[in-house]
Amino acid sequence: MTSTASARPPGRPRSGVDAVVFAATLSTVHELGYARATVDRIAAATGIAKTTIYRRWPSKGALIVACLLDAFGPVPLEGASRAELMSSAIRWIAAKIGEPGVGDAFAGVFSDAVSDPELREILSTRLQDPYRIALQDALGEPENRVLFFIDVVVGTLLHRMGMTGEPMVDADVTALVEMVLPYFAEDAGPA
Amino acid sequence: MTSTASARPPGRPRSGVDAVVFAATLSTVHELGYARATVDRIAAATGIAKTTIYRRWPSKGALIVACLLDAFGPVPLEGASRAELMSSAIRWIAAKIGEPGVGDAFAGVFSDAVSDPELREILSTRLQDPYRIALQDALGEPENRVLFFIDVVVGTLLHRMGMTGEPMVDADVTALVEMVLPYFAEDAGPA
DNA sequence: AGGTTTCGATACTCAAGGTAGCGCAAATCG
DNA sequence: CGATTTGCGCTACCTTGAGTATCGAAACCT
Repeated sequence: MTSTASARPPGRPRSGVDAVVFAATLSTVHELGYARATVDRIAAATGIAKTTIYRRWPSKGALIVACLLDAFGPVPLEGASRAELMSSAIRWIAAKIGEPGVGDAFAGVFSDAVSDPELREILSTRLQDPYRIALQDALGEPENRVLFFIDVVVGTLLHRMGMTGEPMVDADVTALVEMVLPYFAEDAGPA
Repeated sequence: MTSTASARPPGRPRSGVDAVVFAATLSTVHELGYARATVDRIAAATGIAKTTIYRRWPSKGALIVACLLDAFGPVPLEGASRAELMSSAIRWIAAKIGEPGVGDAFAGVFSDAVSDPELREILSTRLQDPYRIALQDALGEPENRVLFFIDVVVGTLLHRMGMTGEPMVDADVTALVEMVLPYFAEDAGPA
């Protein structure tokens, strides 16, 4: 049966190009930094035309967000205890942000979003919300507490990245875990 | 006596213009956001020529940093106890970042710095270092601990600002204080 | 083959950071 | 007063980078 969305629309099919673009985006950002990683350069690095990139993603910010989504994937919310769960989540995002290009791209798109409400919407909805919801479910915490948790963890990691140009070292990630966990422990919440 | 730096060099003296420019910068950033607060617009808002602004500050980023320095002023490191001291510092910076334009400008210049090593140097040296040193002296903590403290506090506040466009509300600032203080308490430091 | 859609390439618009040069204004020195 | 020195406003300009328009060629379906 021809469903409402026919199995294959007529015309030339889109070439599967996402993976190549994402890889080129991250490596270009890693080599040149966020601002110098222009869409022209990314396109040149893939051999794909710039216009094709703009056919898939409406703006550079949206491209970066898609790239980050692809790089992050789902949160691995594992851990027997609540503490292990939070600890592994913090270490996971810290490791991701430490991957080449990821931290730069994240900090860059984040800063662009400050003065771009549309991009902020994309960032909030596409990137933050899935993780926020997953955390709410896993931890049984209300939205505002999880948002605060994300502000602390991601904000800290990005601030270090932005100030030093280098991701946070392991000892400091451990410090972050040791600071955050007691505050979010079941028996030690806010007054 | 003619000291090495003569009391008044020859030629037309510079007109005192900093205060006007700083005020116009903050209000423009507040109204239009960081990216739309172009140097042209700031100049227009003051009635001062853009070239004059570039004679004082070498780049937009440097202008913003100078503006933030002026807006922040010295840290009021008061408080009888160590806890009061840290708490007041956190609430002070949170309030400053909440002032109109300040948070936007801070987050904006911060993000620009990610891909601009020169600006990062200015930001780190001119803005962060004075407060870092003052905190080291007041708290008697080593540099890396104070840097971590700054990452957590400023990073969290800026992340909230960047994600929502609004400064952190008082309840969350309180949460931040309650989370940070125990970790930095004298009798509960890291292993 | 014919229709439909996508790709690549070129060329373009627009905004913004930053610079150069000119004429004038305001101060000091003699 | 006049000469010099320095700063200001102005206009015009350069460069980069995001995003768009157009057009011919390519790939898929019937």
